[in-house]
Order: sequence, then C-alpha cells, then structure tokens
Amino acid sequence: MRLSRLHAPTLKEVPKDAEVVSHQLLVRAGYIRKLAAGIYDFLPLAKRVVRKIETIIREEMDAAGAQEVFLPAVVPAEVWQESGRWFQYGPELLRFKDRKGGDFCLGPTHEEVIVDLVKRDVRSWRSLPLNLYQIQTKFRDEVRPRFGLMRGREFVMKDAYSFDVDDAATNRSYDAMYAAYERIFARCGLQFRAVEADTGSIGGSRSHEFQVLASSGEDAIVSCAQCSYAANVEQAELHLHHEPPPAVAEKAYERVHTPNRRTIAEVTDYLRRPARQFIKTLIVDADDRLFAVLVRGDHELNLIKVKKLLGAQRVDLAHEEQVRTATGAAVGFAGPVGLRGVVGILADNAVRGMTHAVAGANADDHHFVDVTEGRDFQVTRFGDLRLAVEGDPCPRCGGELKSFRGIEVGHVFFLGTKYSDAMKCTYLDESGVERPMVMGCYGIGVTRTMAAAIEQNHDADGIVWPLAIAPYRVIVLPLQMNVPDVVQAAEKLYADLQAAGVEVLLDDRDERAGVKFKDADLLGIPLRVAIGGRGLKDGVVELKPRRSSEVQQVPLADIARRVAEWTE
RNA sequence: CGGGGCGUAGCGCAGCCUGGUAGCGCACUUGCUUCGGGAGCAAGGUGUCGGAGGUUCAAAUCCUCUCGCCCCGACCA
Repeated sequence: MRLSRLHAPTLKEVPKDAEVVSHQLLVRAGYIRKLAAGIYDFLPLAKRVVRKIETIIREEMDAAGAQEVFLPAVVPAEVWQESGRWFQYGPELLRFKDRKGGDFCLGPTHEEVIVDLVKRDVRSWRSLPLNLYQIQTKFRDEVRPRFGLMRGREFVMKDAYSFDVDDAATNRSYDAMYAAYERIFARCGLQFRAVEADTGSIGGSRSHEFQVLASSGEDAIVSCAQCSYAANVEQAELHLHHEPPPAVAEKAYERVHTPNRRTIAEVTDYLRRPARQFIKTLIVDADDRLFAVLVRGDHELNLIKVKKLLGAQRVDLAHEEQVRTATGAAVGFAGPVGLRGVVGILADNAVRGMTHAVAGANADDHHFVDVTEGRDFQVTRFGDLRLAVEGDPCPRCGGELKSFRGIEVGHVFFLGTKYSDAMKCTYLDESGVERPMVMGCYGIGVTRTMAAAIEQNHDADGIVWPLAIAPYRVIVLPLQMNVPDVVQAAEKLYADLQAAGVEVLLDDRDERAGVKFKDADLLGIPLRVAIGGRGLKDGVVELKPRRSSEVQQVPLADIARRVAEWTE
C-alpha cells in the first residue's frame, strides 16, 4: 500500500478527549475516529489489525473443535424474557421497538440466542459436545464509556458457548478453551496472565480471566513468585498460615477527640499511629440486614468475600443513614467497641489478636485508642474478607504474591445449567433420560485486545505493534523524493516485497525525511527500511526494527531477502 | 444517577468577565527556497461561535431552556 493513498490521517496534537495512551495513539495515528460516546469508526489500519486478531482467534478456535456461526445483533425480547434477564439486566441493555411495537434489544452477549438455537435441533447425547462461536459487534450501553476502545459501548467480541452432557465433559471443553486462549494471546505477541476470577452471580464453579499485563490496566491481579498461581485480587484466597497468639492487652482503651478526622489517612496522621494499627469498620447491608465488617487499616474490604461468607444474595456498603442507625455516628466514626445496631460483627483474619488498635468510637469526632480484640469487643465470625496485596502468602504454596495491573481481554466461564434450565435446553442421555445440557461460555474482546496491545507496546514516539497483529509488517521510506535513484530503489524494493508476499507500506509522499520518520514511528510498523541518497552512494540502505534503537546498514542487493527473513 | 468542566475553521485553542459584527497555531491550496527526525517565506480558502428562545439599537459575549462531549464520584470508611 502506498501511503499517499492510504486513509490514515495522522495528527500532531493529542486529541483533548483521549485520556489513555491507546486512545491517544489510535486517534493520532489515524486508526480510529469517534462517532459518539463509546462508538468509533475503524479506519483501514485499524480494520487490518482487527482482522489479524480475528484470524488468529478463528484458527485457534477451529483447531480446538469449535465451529463458527453468526448470530443476529438485534434480538427479540422473547428469548431474554425466557431466561429472565430481560427483567434483571439494567439500562446497559439497549432496548427498542420495531415498527409493529415489538420489543427488541441489541445483544450485549448471546447466551439466550445460542441456547434458543441449540435447543431446537440438538436432542441427543450423540450430538454433544458442541461448541459454537461467533465474532460479532456487541452493544452495551455503559454507564460511563471511557478510555477509547478499552471500554466502548459498541465493540467487537468473540463469544463461544459449549454444550456438554455433564460437568466432567464441560470441564474438558473448558480446558480446551483455556488452552486455545493461551495460544491466541501468545500468538498475538502479548504478555498476559490467566488468573482465577470470581464466578459472580451466575454461580458457576470455574472462571479465569485472561489479563494483558499493563501498568494502565483497570484490574489488580496477584501472581505467585514461586508457583503458577495467579488470581484477581478480588478472588485471591488468603489462608491463615498460623494462628496468632491470643491478644494480651497491657493498656485499657480510652476515648480520644478526633475532630472531623474520618478517613484512615486523616486519623493516622492526626494520632500518629500507623494504618496497620487501625481497625477499619465498615457497615454493610446484606439482604437488608446490617453487619459490621472489620479489616486492618492498611487492608481493603472485599465485598465479594463477605457475600460468600454470609451466603447472602446481595451485599452492599450501607448508606449514610444506615450507618448512622447502626453506629449512632456519622460515617467515619464506626468501631466495634460497644456497637449495638448491627446483626453481627465479621472480621478479617488479620484483625484476630490485634491489641492497642485504633477504632471509631461510634460517636461523632471520636475514636478509641488501645483497643484489644476479644477483650473490648467480640467478633461474631472471622474469615478471609479482604483484597490480596503484594507480599501476601500464596494460597497454593505459601510463596510471596506479587501484584500487577492487567486489562481483561478474555474470560472463560463454567456456566453450568443456568440457561439450559431456564430455557429448557435438554438432551436425552443413553438411557433415554432427559437432562439439561451443561454449558460453558468463553469471550474475547477483539477490539479491546487491540487497545490492550498498544497499552502494553508503545513508546514516546508511538505504537510498537507486535509483528503478528501489525497492520503492515514493513514500511519503506524513500528519504528524498527528488533523487531519482532513491525513488527507484524504493519502488523496486516495494515491488519485490509485494511479490514475495510481505505486507509492506511505501511512503511515497513528497514529504521531508523527518515527517516520514515521525509517521512511521507513530503508526508502529515493526520494520522500517530507510533509503537515502547518502547510503545509496555506498550501495546500502538502513534496516531498523521499531522496537530497537539500532540501525543496520544492509547492502541494497540483500535487503529484500533480509526483510523477508525478518518478517517471517 | 450526583458533582464539575467544555462546545468558536478539519484539529488544538484565544476572544466571553467589561456586548460593537471573529482571531491564533497546526492542517489544507498555490508558488519559490529547503531536503536524513514533524522546514522557511509569500499568497490564499475555510466558520449557520452546538441548538432554540429571550434581553438589547447591537449577542460568540448577558439570561433561560435544550442537546452533545469530557472528567471525577456513586458512599473507599
């Protein structure tokens, strides 16, 4: 492709509405344009990257035994009513009516549609397992679309659904998808981790997220330095490796005045005690019953774990009024000592045996100091209730956990029979008994993967594409368009590379060398060949990988072969 | 959903407070010079000042409503 013809309008200035680097670079390098909040045009270069990611996905999904289908984006309400989600899903589901007044939605995910399809025609155990996937545009009317392609409203997703006779068979389908995902992201040239994730409200038993490692990632994950364990911080279990000794208190607790100091930071500053000596007391609403939950001051509460411990349907932090009802004080002054307004007091394991701790006094502008667990208050139930942090012990091997930031680009999920039960998707087993199919679902955010690749691979000059998903692999720069030898050599190389099947861009624009270098870097093309009058006199051209800073001088006669080798 | 901010040329912005008939940089067109890391000079085109209504002799500017976009927050203790 000639750059003079390519529709890739590059910008010198950073667009003002772009916050994250992938968004900035995609706009600046002429890959995307915004049409509306969270809705983007994909220009030719972006389309090529998306297609490359899709091709890798297709090859690996097909190799894993899945079959590609294409389901409608516009979905009639009936199937969503059948599963019950028409009423459960919030405003993220974009609903609308057709001309006859019938209800429809734009599919944010396709469990209903796929189950509807499978249950019609699959009746026998002989037809299972079955794994169907599609690559398609999804729409989720996000509360707050942001970060460009990272959290758009319209995006391209690969979604797959497996149907099996039982849990064991589903686990095999799951394992096959897990392995396929590892190959897909490895082939895309990305650094990633598969992490254990929360199974959430769907109630499945297994779930892994595929996280592309990037410091700008929205998700916090921990991974063991010694073994292969990795998990989302929300999911990471924290086992108690040794029982702390019972608390031995020296001092009695006393009440101190802490005017208007509500947060841990404010109080630790004011009292000059470290955060780890603080007992944070959170009031939570679990199915309309109020509980106090205690975690150490330097730890963070994990509501998901609280929900599991209580076996509750719903757990939220309490509202301001509820906090006042429970503690008799404003938010920020709750503490376990003398707390009456709650059904029970739960505490994270790290709170066990704490002495000389600081806690809220359940009175405005007051805290207690030198509080001791067991003596000054009784915990109803201890458990693992906090987010994991760097340095926590690995639940598998006891090694040290390291923390990372990640971008979730894929998710594999053991679904079970939630949808097949609700929508009566059943088969007849060998003995003629009707059973629900057991399902798994497997998603990859295709357009998000493109953005994540940039978040992980960029520098001050622009994008640095991994070879496998670059829109073109080579860019040829004739540095002086007014020197016939330079233009000729560039044209010949361009033609030779095309003939050899190498995806190549030729910057044939009548621009100065500086402009061409800047644009080549911005676009992120993995290999650059610069042809200039100076080098040509000595019969050489320059070869420079985008990722490295060293320039190789290559004889003109060898350049086509060298490039072809490099890009293989 | 709550709070804040911004809509002026393709892009980035100034002008608004203190009303007087719209400007800067980049980009774009033409010419000359330049030619290995976003060139210089000259000439040129570009706007319903987001939309509607109001106040006024006069509105980008003041007022009201509305639409769009961005950021922060959604109880982080």
